[in-house]
Amino acid sequence: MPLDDAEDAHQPNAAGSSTSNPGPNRKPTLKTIAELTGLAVTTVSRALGDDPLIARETRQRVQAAAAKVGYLPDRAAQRLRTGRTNVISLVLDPHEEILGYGTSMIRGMTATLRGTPYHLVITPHFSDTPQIDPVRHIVRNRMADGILFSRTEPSDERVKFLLEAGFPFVCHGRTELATPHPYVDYDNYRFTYEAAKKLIASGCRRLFIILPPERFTFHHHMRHGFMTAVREEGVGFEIAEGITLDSKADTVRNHVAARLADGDRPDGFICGGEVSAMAVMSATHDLGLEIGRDVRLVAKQTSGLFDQVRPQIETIYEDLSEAGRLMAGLLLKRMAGVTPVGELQAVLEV
Amino acid sequence: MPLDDAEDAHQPNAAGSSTSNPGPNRKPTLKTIAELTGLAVTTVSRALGDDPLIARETRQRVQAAAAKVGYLPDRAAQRLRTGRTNVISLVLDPHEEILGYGTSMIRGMTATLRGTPYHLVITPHFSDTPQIDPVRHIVRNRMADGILFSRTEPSDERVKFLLEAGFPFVCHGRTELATPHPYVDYDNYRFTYEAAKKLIASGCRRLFIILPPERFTFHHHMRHGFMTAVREEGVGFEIAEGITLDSKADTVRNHVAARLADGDRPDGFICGGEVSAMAVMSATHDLGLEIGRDVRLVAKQTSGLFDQVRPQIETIYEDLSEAGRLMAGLLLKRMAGVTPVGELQAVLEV
DNA sequence: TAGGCAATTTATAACGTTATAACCCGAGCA
DNA sequence: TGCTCGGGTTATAACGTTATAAATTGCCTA
Repeated sequence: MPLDDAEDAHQPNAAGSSTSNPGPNRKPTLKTIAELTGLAVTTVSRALGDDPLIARETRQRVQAAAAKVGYLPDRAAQRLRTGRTNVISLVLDPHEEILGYGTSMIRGMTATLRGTPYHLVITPHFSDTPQIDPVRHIVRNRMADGILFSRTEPSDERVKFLLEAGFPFVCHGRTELATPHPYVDYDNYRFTYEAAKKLIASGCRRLFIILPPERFTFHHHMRHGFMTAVREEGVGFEIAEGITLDSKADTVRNHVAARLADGDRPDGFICGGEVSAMAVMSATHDLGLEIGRDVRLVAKQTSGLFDQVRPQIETIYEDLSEAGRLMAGLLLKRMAGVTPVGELQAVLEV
Repeated sequence: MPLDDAEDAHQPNAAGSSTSNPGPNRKPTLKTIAELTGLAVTTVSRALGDDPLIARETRQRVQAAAAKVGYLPDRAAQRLRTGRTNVISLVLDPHEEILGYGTSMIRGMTATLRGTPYHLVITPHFSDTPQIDPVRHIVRNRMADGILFSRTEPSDERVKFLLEAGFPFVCHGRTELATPHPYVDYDNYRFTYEAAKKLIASGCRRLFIILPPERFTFHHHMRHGFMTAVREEGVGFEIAEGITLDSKADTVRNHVAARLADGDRPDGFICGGEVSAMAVMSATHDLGLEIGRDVRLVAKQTSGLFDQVRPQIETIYEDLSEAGRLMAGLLLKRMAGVTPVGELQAVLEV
């Protein structure tokens, strides 16, 4: 596709011939180029598509003319005619917007989509409606050619629906469905496993982990990695109940503070999110305890935040921007017709 | 506009009459409803638009039929015919994506746009191309009906261009242009003024401020508020040179550390961003100094971050989500035809 | 020289919508 | 009776693109 980003072409002030066009210069269409080159609209269309049926010389002539008048195809017309929308919908959950989670991903996605004809459209999912509603809406009304979303669940309704509809999508996180599907995930099992090992290696004997809400698949991955490590090492452990990575920071702080004030308090914390990690730190601080001496903490890092937080804690990095790039990349592949699911899955290593 | 969000209408399995339609049920169009009601396509179109020229009884009948088959207008066709895109473009600078700046705004915008026919499309602006390119592209090719952007400059090219083109937009931040234009801004003058006063009131005698890059209007607002306060109080001050709110956190930390190690070190810091505030805190900590005793810090808060950061610092809140809501709201007004610029401007109080 | 074939180009129709102008029909009036 | 009037409805065309089928041309073969 030779023409998708317009160079800053000058609009020639009197491009058309002596036709009495009212406006000084209208938006150039195929017709404009057809008149300019003396060809038929159809020919111009094909020439711009580099159709080998059109003589090479003609193609070049047409493409030159198009560039000269700064022609860009009308997306609405293309969409109406072909049924393709050139839109990719990112269905965003409000929770994902905290502290740049969604943002890093968006940056990655837009980077990949650059230079393609695709636009990224944010489709918010409001918490007072079922999770699947926006997805249904997009598919039913052909609002997009592909869908991206995250916070995947083991038996995700969206995945089931999209698979059945044969609609291209890539989600962040896996399911436990029998049918394989495209996804990008992070090795959250490994994350908690390594985090626990680190804490134990530095002397912790009672680990405390804050997990994502149970309905998400990565809750189970994280739990599993954690449990494997603590069982291997035979140390005490505790899984936070009543709070999750989605809980409000104040709630987490209060909960953690209560545990820290207790007799058999944990001495090692694992947080899969920056917000809750900050809450653990503030709770610790407020009780006069010290991170690194009284308790240790390993957090998942998804931004540069913890480089500046003091005292410094141990972190394990998840590159969400890379995840976004990958998700968009796989979706492009899928939309281009690649169907072997094996080529459409990726797990980012810890 | 009665129909924009489809309720989850069942697709009646054999809605059409005995016409031999190949697929079991196709996407319903005006034609579908026309056949169903025995009216002409034109009539259906008008009836759905609640055109008073159509008999009230007919309108109701048509709307009922539309709801029954789950009709939603084809956006591409509407767009092609009317020239309206039903799209609002948010032109995002990569810098704005740090720590949720853009994200909070997006949340506000999508909240306002909910229930309207408008979609929010993220148009990234890549730093290797002129700032105005995506804006030109959107206007020239009618990619959207309105534009939102931020990081406004005193003599902003985008504003000038959009004003001249008569294209609806709302920006975050003001210009110093003679022609008034729609904007939403935060009272950054007041922010730095109050921040400085607070620091001085708590005993600071040498203030240090980190400003946004000089090319942005709010650099000047912040500088002015700061200068006014320090002059009124006659205290020492220092304006960071070589670093800005956009500098990388490590750079800021090193710079601040160097100043703190100096003999006449500042004892009060003002940061208009969360990243730089964190950097000031880490620099302070690393030198064995203590926030609240040796130095004080007032930061702008745009998320819940500082509620968890210890030691606690003073912050002044800017509600970016509210800014996003307002920007979208004003843009809707503007696109609906409101032109008195006075009604399209807002400054959020500190 | 007619027929056929390949290489190009073109005409036509269609996607789903809406603006414009035309149509129909009964009521009211001269 | 013929006329206008106006409420209600409809036919037609157009937005810009592309898929399909058709047409044109030159050239080669029978």
